Amino acid sequence: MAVSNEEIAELFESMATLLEMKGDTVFKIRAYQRAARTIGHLSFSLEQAVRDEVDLKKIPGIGKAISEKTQEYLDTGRVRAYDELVGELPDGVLTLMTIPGIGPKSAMLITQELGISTIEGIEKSILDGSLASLPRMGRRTAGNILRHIQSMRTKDGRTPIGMALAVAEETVAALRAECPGVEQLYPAGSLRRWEETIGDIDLVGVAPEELQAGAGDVLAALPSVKEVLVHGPKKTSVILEEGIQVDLRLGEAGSFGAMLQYFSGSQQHNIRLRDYANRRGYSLNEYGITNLANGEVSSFPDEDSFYAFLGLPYIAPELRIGFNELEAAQVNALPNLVTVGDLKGDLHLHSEWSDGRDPIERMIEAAVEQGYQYMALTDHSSGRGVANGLSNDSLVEQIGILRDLQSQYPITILCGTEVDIRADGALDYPDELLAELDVVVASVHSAMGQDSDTMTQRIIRAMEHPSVTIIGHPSTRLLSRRQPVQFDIEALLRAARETGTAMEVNSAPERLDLKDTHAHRARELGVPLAINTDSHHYTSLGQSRFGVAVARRAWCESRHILNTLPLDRFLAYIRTPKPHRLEVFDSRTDVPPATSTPPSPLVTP
DNA sequence: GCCGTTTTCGGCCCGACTGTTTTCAGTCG
Repeated sequence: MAVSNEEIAELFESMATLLEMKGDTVFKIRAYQRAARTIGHLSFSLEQAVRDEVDLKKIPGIGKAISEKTQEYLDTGRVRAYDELVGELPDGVLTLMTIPGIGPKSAMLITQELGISTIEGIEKSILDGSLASLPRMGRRTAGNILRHIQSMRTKDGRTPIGMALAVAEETVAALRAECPGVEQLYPAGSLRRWEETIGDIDLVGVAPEELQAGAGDVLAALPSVKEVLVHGPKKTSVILEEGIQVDLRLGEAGSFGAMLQYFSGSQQHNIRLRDYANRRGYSLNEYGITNLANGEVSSFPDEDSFYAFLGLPYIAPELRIGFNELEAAQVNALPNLVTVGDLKGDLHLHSEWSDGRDPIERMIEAAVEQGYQYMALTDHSSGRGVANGLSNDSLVEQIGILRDLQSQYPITILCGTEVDIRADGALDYPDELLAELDVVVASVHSAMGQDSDTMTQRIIRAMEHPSVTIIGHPSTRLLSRRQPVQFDIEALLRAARETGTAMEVNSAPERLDLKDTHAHRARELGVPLAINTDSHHYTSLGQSRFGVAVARRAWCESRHILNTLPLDRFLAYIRTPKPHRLEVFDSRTDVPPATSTPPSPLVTP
């Protein structure tokens, strides 16, 4: 059974928590946390890397001890040091720490003094008053813990970015309307970094000092607020009716750069940036940069000047994961990231002919409104598992209609399909019909429970088909609703490169599929990526921003994205047989290459 | 536990807020 990077990351994250409980040094704890988060962001399989005898100590933040523990876990499925830590600590401490407001100290205190190891046990101890009798605990603390337990039950885990962004935009609009003195109000945190799921919504804004507390009052009093968690002069935290936490932080205009930078994180990025600054004689906080030699504080109106003061180019929020972006920035090797404006077309659109909601004409108009040069209509095939797919005859009819419509629109209309990849890897339309089409998106919609080998071979067979342009939403996951299918991503991406098949970055915010780390690996292997919206409604074409964000998190430049090709080059690409069309993709001259290649700190397998 | 254009040993990010506190520990991000 394959061991995922996520599993190893969780192991080290738990290690860090256990060490925290034990009261070990904060630096050791931080080392495990950094290693865990780095492993979670790797674009390749750690297990595969070990099999290929890659030296894990080349990965930043992983040294001798963690490298050996990784090896031990892969060999034996256990880590002795971890088991020993678990043995030393009372049962249930890890469980108790999942409750917000309960950290390592409280968890240890509660398990040792009251013998409690479950969330139900804590609730009981709050109700009978025993929790409040502990040292440094009191009625208020107990009450807060009880509320946290209750809100944990109503809402579990993180919020998908699509929903979080909508809520953030509503909240920002409400605050702007009621606080005219507050300016530059923006989402920061994981939302600004475009992570696929959001823990809580961080908002930062600028206001004169005398208005800052008032803005917090307004947030606390919004009708959408269910509960106020924290309410101080500079910082207010609330829980909305949806169960999402919103943190508002206000500062003065002159220090906006430092504040935005600080609250955009990630925590690992900031730790590393502060370390970098310290080595050069500076200390960073949310108000500015302090010269440690003379105590002089510099403040910055924007992030550009903040990073520039440290001798660094601007680092896009999507890159701030605390991995190797700082090293790349120091040698001026950050990528020139793709933007929404670079997209020249959308290659995955549905109409009412299958399961879309709008007529073909409305979808074409929407693509024109996006400023695109081309678009592909890709309704579903007739196969089982997908509602209302087009029969062979209907598809032929649709092709005729699209060709007739062409003269009426200032955009090149490409005929396409989203054809089902059947359980055995065969496609849902006959070869002759597929050969008629300009763009074929091939997707899995059924038999999603296949084992990894079967699914991998199934998709590779589809890639080997000469008419397949793109593999659509490769993992089929739906964030917080459906797990991805099992497959060997490395094998798939290598086959994509060999066959000249593009992989989709599906922009639908509930999909984001490929995900960032897989897109990262695809880019490294030279696989063309197509950022599509998979729109089923004309209003959804603007969702390309979510897909572009995934590509940016994967360090993609415009040249790594298939549908940033201008029309003539894109047509040349699809009209060149596979896999030779890759020569068109590889030899792009429409966009300048990166100023230099981002250094890979890793020997990737 | 990790790391090095000050260092292979001695460092390691920084502040807001809360609650139980007469000066601060714990938690969070």
